[in-house]
Amino acid sequence: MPLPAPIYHLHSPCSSCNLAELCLPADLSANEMHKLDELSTVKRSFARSDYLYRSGDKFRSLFAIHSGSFKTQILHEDGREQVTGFQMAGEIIGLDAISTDTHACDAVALESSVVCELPFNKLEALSREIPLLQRHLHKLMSREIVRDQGIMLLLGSMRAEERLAVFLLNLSQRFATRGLSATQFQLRMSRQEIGSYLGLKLETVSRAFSHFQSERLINVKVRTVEILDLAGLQACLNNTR
Amino acid sequence: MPLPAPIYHLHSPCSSCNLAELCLPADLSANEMHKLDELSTVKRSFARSDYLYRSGDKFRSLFAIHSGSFKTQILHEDGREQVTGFQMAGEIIGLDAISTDTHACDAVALESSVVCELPFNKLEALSREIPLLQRHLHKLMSREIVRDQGIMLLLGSMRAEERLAVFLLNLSQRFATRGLSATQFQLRMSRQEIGSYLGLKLETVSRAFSHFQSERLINVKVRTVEILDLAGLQACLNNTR
DNA sequence: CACGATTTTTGACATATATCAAACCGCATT
DNA sequence: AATGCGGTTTGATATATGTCAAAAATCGTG
Repeated sequence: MPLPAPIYHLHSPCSSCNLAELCLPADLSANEMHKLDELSTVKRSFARSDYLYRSGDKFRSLFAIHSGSFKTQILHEDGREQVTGFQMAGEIIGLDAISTDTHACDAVALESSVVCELPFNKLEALSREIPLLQRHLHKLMSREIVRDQGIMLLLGSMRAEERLAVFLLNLSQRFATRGLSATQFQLRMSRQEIGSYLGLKLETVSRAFSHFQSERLINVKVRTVEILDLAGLQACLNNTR
Repeated sequence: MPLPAPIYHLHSPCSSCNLAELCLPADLSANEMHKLDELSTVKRSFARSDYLYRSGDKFRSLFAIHSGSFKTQILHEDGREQVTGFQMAGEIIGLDAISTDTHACDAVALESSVVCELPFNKLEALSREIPLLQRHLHKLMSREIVRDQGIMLLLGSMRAEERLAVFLLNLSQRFATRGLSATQFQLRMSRQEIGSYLGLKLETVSRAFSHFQSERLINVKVRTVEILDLAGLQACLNNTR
């Protein structure tokens, strides 16, 4: 099994990062921002299908995704696998590992990606000094809890097409937040990975895509998606079972 | 709709609480413990089906369950509902509200219950002073993330009986942690609530209970459960679909 | 203790999604 | 340009769980 082949880059401070508004609290003073620069140490590059960390790895750092994207997945001993999330630039990954000082899932690059390593003990020390940072960290973790509970709702009570609609709308919204098109994008994950995330088999995902296309809600050609009718997709969700 | 009818009790310090080992970090110094007593203010009592908080309520405090139990649930606008968890004594509830300063779900008492209110701004201030408390709070939130991701695995890839087995084993383990029987207990929630939590209809839950009983894995009479074969229940999980 | 209301169990049947299989397509490599 | 391979689409069929309904058990209340 090939090891991830990280490429180490020079130190690059948060204060000059164009993603700071996604990663960091607003309203930091210049002084606080300066302190924060102690934190960001190195960037690491990953190729598609490299592991950022594996379940069982010792926890030392959170990671901020600087570019590219990842999936996180749990592997159950009996071979079952569940993709628990897809993460993109500006998102923080690794929060699940704090609870036991051990990573609880795998994080795998979906494409060439760069991450910033955030040593967690430094982050805790800084957040004792900078209340805004403390609050930000708490919000980050809480947001992850809310997100996961939203997926529980999806998995527990939505039908296949509703799940896919939620998935596409969520992607759309996140691309828009990053200044990208909300209606045209490339999927970085396979049908199988989408299916695992949504609790469906890949064939069901594929059929749902085809059906949305036949309804003129989207154009989809393998991994290229164009949303033709955002409101129409949203309307899928209101048709209770 | 009847409002919750809280009964206010006298201040009672964490330092003298018999649940402290569940709620609080180990290894606090006497001095730190003393500081912590600033935190716990009042206890409130709730009757069955009272709301501890509702989705949309302003967030001010986390709550430590002192006795009794609660369910948390999300209500989707279209009427769909998802139970996101069942909480019992010693567990902390309300972490999802930090992200937006607004409660993201309802918390409803499943029986007569008492909770300790933990004002969050005080908790943050204290955790800046007491690193062990800071770390504890982080672990608490991270544990919630891991728990939720476990439920995603359950909802995304397990069959009905596997889900119920996981549910029963989890309850069993939590009762045992509290010094109660791991094999005999009362369910505090209805079949409908279990079903919502597990992504199943109540009839399916009922059938799974009946099947486990016919297999001599459990005895179940409505809400009274006796686990006859813990290992057998665990074995349910290894039968991959 | 009896009553009605609610919850649970059980059965018969319906259906959404899984499973199995084959064809198709796009991409990378030669 | 041809080849091979993994990913995707589509079809036919199977099955787990949902739906609807009725009976049974339980609970709360007068």
